[in-house]
Amino acid sequence: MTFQAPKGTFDWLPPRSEQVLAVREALVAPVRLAGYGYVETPVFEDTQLFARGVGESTDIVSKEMYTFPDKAGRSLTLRPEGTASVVRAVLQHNLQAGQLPVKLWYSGSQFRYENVQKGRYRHFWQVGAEALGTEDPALDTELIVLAARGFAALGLRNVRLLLNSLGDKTCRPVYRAALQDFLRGLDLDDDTRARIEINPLRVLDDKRPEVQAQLTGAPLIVDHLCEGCKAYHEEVRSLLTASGIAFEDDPKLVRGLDYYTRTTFEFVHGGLGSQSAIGGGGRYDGLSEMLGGPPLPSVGWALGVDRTFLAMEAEGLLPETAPGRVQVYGVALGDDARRRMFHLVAELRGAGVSADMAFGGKGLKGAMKGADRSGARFALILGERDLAAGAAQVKDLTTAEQTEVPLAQVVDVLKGKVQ
RNA sequence: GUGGGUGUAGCUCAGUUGGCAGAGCGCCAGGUUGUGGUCCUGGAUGUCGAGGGUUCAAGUCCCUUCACUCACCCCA
Repeated sequence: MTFQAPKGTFDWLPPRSEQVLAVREALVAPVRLAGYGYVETPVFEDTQLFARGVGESTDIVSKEMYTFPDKAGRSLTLRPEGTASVVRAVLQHNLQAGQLPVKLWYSGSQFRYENVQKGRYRHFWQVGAEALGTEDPALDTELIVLAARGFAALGLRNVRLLLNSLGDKTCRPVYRAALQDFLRGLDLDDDTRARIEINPLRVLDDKRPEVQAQLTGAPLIVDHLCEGCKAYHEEVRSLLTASGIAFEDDPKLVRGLDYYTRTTFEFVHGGLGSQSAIGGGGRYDGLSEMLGGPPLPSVGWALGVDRTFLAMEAEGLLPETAPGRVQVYGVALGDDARRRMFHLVAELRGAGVSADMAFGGKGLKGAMKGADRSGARFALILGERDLAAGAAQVKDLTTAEQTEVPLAQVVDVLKGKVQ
């Protein structure tokens, strides 16, 4: 072994790779049903997009970005999240000039230079959905319902939904000041004291018991919401309830990105080691302006594909046995038969029947082993004797029953059998 | 950045007070010169993570180092 995947990255191999593909598709399906359109943005962007969009004070920007200069000296960064890119694309192409909201979904790799542990890798995958340009609690709720539907479709039962409101530009600063006053009076380490000045809400998220113990009397945002935010939040809550989506109010739910306002939520699961979130999102009414655009109140989420996969593994939802790779497997004996088989297999594929064959000049026994391991229901056997007779043997590998079929009918017969 | 754990066959792992490098699964071949999955027989696969030291002798003891992994911090 001379090379291995870089630290914090890993390969998806069959059959898990097929399963994770299915996970991704299941998470995305509800969004597509709701009229969200697919957007694909570059894997790297101008570093400043993330610095301004995600926020200079966040850990993501201050120490977790994969930043590099290109040959012309531009500073580029591998995307650490998807929302900033989507907003950039919307603004660049003036999509907000059309009908609102602009509904988009995406799926792809994200990168953060973090210390590695279970459920946290330097290369990870998210699917995301964003609804831009409209302020409507029904839109926040729609997105939450769609995410919940995706998790439910995968069979996940132990997903919890945490919900909070972070207020807006009217009430958030007032609360922030009140919280800072409270936190400054606590006995905290230097790093945490520094965080009070930069991003005080994050302190609420501290997991250490000695910190949490001191936070019991902390002022909570729910008690400081302005009338507008309070009404908005209540509407989201009642729509969620009416939709039959269970959630827990979590007044200390804060997320790692600066741009969130009002509705914030997180889907958590216990099967990820010390990580917990399998998805999350919220409203980001000020992000467009932070990026130099017009006011564009928006809401969105991102769901962790690899984390969802871990959650499914923890719940025992991944099948033990791999599904068959193909339906028919060709076994040929002799050079002439091999050439004929090569074309028969191509014809089968052309007819919509998945097919593979033994390559590499294996003997009959080895080729039949290949047929067995492929998971194929039928082996298509062609030897010199069969070729001379203008026929092939079709063997049902589940019953060992074998019948002779004229070569001209092989494709039709197999097509009929696999349906 | 900090701490714990683990590195032996493709995979999962044994390996005793230092004394011939092992098992199961997988892989290959044969039993069956045209038939898989079960069964039987045989076979191949190793820088014991790397480097150094102690010793007649090191997978085993000592030092250094690297990787992986889990956790802290932090985060989806």
